[in-house]
Amino acid sequence: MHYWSKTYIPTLKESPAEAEIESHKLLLRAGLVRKVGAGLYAFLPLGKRVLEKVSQICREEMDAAGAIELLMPAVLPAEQWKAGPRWNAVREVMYSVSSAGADSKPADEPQYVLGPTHEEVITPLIGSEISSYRDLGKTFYQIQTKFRNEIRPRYGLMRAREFVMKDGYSFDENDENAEATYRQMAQAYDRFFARCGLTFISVEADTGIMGGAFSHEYMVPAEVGDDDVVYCEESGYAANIEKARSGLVPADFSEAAPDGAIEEFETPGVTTIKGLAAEPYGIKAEAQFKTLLYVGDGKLFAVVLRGCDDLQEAKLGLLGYELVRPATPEEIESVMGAKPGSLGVVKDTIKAREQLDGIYADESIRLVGNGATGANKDGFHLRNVNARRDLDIDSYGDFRMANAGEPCPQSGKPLKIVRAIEVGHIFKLGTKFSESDSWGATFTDSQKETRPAVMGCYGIGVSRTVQAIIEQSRDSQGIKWPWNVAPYHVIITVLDPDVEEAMSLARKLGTASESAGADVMIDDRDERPGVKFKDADLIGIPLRITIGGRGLKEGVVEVKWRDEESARKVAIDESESVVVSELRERNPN
RNA sequence: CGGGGCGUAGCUUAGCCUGGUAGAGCGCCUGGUUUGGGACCAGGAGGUCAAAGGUUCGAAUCCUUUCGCCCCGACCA
Repeated sequence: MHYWSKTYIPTLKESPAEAEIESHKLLLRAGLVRKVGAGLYAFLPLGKRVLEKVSQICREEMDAAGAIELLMPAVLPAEQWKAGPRWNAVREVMYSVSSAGADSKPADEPQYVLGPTHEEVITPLIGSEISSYRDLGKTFYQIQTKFRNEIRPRYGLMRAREFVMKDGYSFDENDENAEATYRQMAQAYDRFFARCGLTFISVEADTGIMGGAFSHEYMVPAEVGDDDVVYCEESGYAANIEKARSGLVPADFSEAAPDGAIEEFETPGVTTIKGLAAEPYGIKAEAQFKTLLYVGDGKLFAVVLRGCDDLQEAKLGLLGYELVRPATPEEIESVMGAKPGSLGVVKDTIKAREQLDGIYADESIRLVGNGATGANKDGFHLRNVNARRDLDIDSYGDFRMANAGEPCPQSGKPLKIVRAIEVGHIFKLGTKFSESDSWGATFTDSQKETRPAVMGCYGIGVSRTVQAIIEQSRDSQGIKWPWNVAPYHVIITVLDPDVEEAMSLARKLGTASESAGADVMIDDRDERPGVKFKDADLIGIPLRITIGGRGLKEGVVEVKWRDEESARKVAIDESESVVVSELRERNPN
């Protein structure tokens, strides 16, 4: 049982100007956190309690799924990361420590880095411990502060530079076991987010710099999210827009036959899809081939799409390049022979075809049939270009951005798109990390052969989850904490804390509530009733019990759940049993 | 890193355009009256106007630079 006067909950009437979105405002107003710097937050007592509740649920679900908790350092030798498979990609987001102590000299290269995630640490750590297939089938996890130099911290805890993460890593003997572990973790994630009181969906996701075979993200639908999720209610298909497919090209689609010979025509000053769609040309975007040039690991390559489609850059990850960026106009001109705006991949029109590492096309260009594209000559385009006959395509794939309304790849029904916050991500990694010669995780199997462990990794943004809960569970008065993550379950608002009769009743009801598994706060501050009511609503405690002089005279206390409109009067002699039974009813545990 | 915006008391901000020595509300302190949805009255403390440089008789205000923060884009749990 805690007393408001003895803890520290600095609530604010007005929102600090720095907060833009509701959950961020409420974090500050309810006295949960305070900003120390951009993307750096202090958890005040109330916020710390919520963070601990969420962490504890996470811990329970991980343990229940058979994962084993450990704790690794956050300060890590840079050498270990340099030896890993993604140093170049990952160092961008890592804080580094180049020296320590007054006498040390700054080094050119960092000596230490602050851990943004721990594949590079746990793989050699566990790798040196395990040697037999009998040791395998192990999943480890930790709940720890992570550091990422986010280019743009945002929205409080939503994207912070220092944040609390649960990161888990599994090591299995083979693919089959690894996938079983993956499914088990997915179930644990489902239970975790459900226990946090969140409405969420798990979606197919891009693996990003993590690499690996496949992955799923856990998404909380919210306007303020950073991701778009494509989904179909009919089939249950759901994917991050970075990964989402659409059933635009039917399986039995047959391409149009050539419609005549290619014709070159003059298009002075026309360098956009829109320009070619306008008069006097009038070629619809759907009937144009769009050619985009990128550089992957120093090598130029082309991607061809329909004029009406947008490239989904994340999908270029499938091509296997480590670092991808758009090509510069100079690079483009030197290889294609024309500036952007007049590009195409019609055979024999590319100035230096041999310098293109590849020409990739989205499947959907088959829908175009005969279309128009750039002639690789500034100011000229080509028409009657037949995709199959004329384009110099190395391979087809899925590169376009899916749009709402397009057919679901599974059910054919229109796809929907919703904004969401990513709160968790699980990866089937495969052997990307474990197979490393220098520090991998290998074992001897029952056939006496040495093989790399098949890994998976599993992240939950614990502090981000706290804010996602607020974003999803609030009203105009403040936060409405779901039971399991509420910093306190019951707040006993004593209007006259000087009256001993009131305080002793509060203590009695508090003790009774605790017996029903509730965490109890007694608001014993010397404040006016309005202040206490507003604060109770703001900090979002599920149940408020009001003890006031008026009620004491009548022989009643008031019981009000945060999600109910009004309070109910309960006779004092019945109050204990009523409160206990209502708490037992609400308490899901 | 590119684009936009903002830094005035613990918080929200007025003043800046058109230079003349900083004002309010909330919060805080004292006293009084109050006491069931962010009370009222009286008094009080609190600001090197982000920092540095410049223009000027005079700069919160104009100019330059730096720093910090917020928002939009690329990245992530």
